[in-house]
Amino acid sequence: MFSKACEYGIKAVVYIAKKSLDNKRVKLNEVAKNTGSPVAYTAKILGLLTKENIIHSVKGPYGGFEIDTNQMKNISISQIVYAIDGDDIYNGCALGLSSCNATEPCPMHEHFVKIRSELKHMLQNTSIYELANKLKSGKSILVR
Amino acid sequence: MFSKACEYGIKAVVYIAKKSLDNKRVKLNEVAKNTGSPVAYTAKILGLLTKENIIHSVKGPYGGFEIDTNQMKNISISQIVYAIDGDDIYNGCALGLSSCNATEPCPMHEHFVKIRSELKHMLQNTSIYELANKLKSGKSILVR
DNA sequence: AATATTTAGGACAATTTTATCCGAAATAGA
DNA sequence: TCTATTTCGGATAAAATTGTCCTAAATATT
Repeated sequence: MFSKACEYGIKAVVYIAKKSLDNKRVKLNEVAKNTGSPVAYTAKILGLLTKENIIHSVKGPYGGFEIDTNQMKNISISQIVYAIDGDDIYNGCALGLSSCNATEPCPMHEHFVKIRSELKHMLQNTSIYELANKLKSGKSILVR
Repeated sequence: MFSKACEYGIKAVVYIAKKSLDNKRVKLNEVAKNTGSPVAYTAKILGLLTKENIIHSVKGPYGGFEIDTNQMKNISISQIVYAIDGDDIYNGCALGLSSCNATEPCPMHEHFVKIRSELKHMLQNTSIYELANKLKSGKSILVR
């Protein structure tokens, strides 16, 4: 469904968000360890997410990554997916047709748009804040 | 969502099904051309689908691929996806956790199972027969 | 200013997926 | 039986994704 990069990205953001709720800035190594992701690859992804202003980074000693707690409720999973995987999941044809729409649909179009709009809706309405709190309260895990 | 191989596979099966409804057996080259897929790669996929008994093949002159018209209503898209992409789309965790379930869920689990069960349901309840007819009647296309 | 820490970013490597090529096996027709 | 046709299957190649490594840049502390 999502690329590995995107899975790592979502987990990293949720972990950083959880720590930010406790006013803790986290370092790359800690993120990688607590999300079960390869360190250097995670660095790449965090770099991208920083550039996209989804997370904030601070260099040097006592530096690391953090997310503004006020902004957190307004950041959706959809934004992370879009930043990393692009909009294929929202607009791409199930069968890979370069253009597929209601007037010239692939055979699955009708069935597919329904599922996809629900997926889109879900991703847009799920905030980082919600997921971070699930993690904080022990209701969910990031690594296994 | 699906791999390229899977997209090619679904399109190929739908095309073969449509021709089978007209009692026409189709050759590899015709399948590839009419689905906009690379010939040799399509051959690989058709080989797999033949082994899985989703389609039937005949070697030699006047040979090609076909699908039993009686069986066609009982073949779902889900079977093709499973044969080519495996069951990741049905059972894999959205964030890639090796085991993720209601008792030890990833933060997205709850939201994700809902979407996924609808996807699963859709794939299981969409038959090759239905899609082949959409194509035959000109209501849909396979290449663009 | 010097040092230690930490992110940033580019080059490179490994793996997986996608795609091609070619000869073998099967089979219909002459 | 010979030939042409067509799928089958293994080897190989190309491209994309995933992953590593190393140096530069920034910055807090001393």
